[in-house]
Amino acid sequence: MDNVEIGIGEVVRRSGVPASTLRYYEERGLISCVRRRGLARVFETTVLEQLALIAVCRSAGFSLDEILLMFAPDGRPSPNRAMLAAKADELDATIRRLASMRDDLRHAAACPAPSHLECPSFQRVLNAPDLRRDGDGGGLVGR
Amino acid sequence: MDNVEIGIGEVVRRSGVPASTLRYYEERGLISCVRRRGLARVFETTVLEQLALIAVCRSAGFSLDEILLMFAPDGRPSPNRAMLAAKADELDATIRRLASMRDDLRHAAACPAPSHLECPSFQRVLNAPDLRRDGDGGGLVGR
DNA sequence: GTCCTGCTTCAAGTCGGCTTGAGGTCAAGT
DNA sequence: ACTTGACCTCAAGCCGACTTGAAGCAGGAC
Repeated sequence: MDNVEIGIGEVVRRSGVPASTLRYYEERGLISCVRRRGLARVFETTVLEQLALIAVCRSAGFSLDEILLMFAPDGRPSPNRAMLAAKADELDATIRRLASMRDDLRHAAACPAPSHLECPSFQRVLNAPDLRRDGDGGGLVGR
Repeated sequence: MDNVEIGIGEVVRRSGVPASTLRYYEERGLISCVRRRGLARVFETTVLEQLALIAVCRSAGFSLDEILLMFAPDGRPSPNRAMLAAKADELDATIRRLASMRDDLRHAAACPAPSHLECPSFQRVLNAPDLRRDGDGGGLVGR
């Protein structure tokens, strides 16, 4: 296998993830190095895929803790298929909310009403109970 | 008009937004009270719609600053139709990313591969350049 | 032998969006 | 007169995800 060992500098170069972040991820248990050469971390190239996975999940709004739960330590077997499915459902709900938001924004951009608040379509949105109540339940996404 | 004046307690009761948040929003220029009765803020009921608008936008991932820019102070006329359209496009891109993420999650939940990292479909995601590069450009959403 | 480079640790700082707490004001009720 | 309750201000704290900075080690080039 071409599963070479690489130093942190190489990981940074090939993943674009800063060393400080790599150390932080390691501390959080998201990645780990095979061993140390002196003090210096030595990684396997598989860490690059793990990092890509983390990046994808982050960009979909999952927290580091959630990622940790979804994909067992170092992206492995995972007893979490149910959880993945649940997360997919969550995403689905989010997507629907965002889609309606997008439509409303487009409408607002085109609508000639003097104030967005007076536009009938916005009134509709604002009165939609599923957005007014939760405060967070929607479980959105974060940077 | 039934545009009654109400106290902060009433706003809290009817919007569900805590007083501390209302004061914070006022400080940030997102809402404002018509006047003071002594020290106490007096709001118009329209603030309730403004708050609903803010809630919707927040739940779609916009920051308070963005909301401020999109809907001029107190949700008014706004010279920002172009910006609203731009935001809609942003949302559209986000939605597409989330949708593909959702599909991948569903696949991962069903896929029998021992490690998600070994699953061919995940390999595909991880190698998709548009997710690996940006680090943030996607401009996702936040709680 | 000492300088540079690349790595290390650990503590503290940053940012957004609030919340919390101490201490103060003010009108109404008893 | 005094307490209660609703409101106020201002400063500080919190969380997640990092970044930054100071201070140190390890190995090679000169």
